[in-house]
Amino acid sequence: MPELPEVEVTRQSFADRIAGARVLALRMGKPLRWPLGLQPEALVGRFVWGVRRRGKYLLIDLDEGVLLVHLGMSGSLNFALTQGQRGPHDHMDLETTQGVLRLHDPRRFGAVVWAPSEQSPPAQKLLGHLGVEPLGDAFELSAFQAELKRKNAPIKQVLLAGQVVVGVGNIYASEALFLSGIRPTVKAAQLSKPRITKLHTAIRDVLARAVAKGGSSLRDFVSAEGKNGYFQLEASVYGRTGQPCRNCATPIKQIMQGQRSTFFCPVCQK
DNA sequence: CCATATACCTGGCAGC
DNA sequence: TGCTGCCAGGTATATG
Repeated sequence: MPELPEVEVTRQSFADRIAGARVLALRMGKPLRWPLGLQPEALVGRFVWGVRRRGKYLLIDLDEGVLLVHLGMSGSLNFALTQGQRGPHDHMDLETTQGVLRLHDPRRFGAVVWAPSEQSPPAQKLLGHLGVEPLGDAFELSAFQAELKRKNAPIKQVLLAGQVVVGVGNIYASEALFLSGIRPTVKAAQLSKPRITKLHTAIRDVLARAVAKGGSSLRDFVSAEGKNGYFQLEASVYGRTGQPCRNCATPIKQIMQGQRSTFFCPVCQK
């Protein structure tokens, strides 16, 4: 489900409401991708300072350590004053003085990991290799160009890997490449400076627009306050196999790259 | 170091 | 209706 826009929309939907709360209990369900890293009871009494985002990870800052939350493919968070009955796919309840943060994740590719700090080894193992934030000032054109020059893989796969720039997942990689007129199969190192300039702009634009639309609700994504996203309605290529390109009416093509589907317009993208 | 394949897990859907 | 196979928003890890 979640790429940068969905994770950011989720963050915005509960960060202010949980900030300043004290942890009353932490209950974990079935095993997630990685173990929590300490006994859940050890977090009782901790204060929640706030919630940040790094790539597709949420960082819940405590007065002692940080909780890294990843939504995997099918995860979503809900934050409410009271929680009803726990369902079979609810695998974390963080009960606080200001509400209950619940992780719903049918496939359990998500994770909740406690680390002593963002710089500690358990956190760095997950965050240390991540590329630059696309919506921040650090996403510089010249550095982006230099990084791409070193990659021989297809540009779509370079974007997905998250080592150059973070947050661009399978939906927004296809969308950004359509917006910049680049064929997803082109090797990153072969892209000219003008094309990289277009791509750089497209990545920022598509992610920012998606955040503004509340993300993409393809199957079941909702923010932590239960709101749907609407960006999928204006997708140019993702999930539109065989449908007419919104620009030239040519049927959209779907191919596989690295075991993931890629969508593109064979006329608009060269 | 780089590029690619694999594994993790469940649900929904197309096709028979 | 029920079965089977395939597909799905991610990413650490293994392999070449």
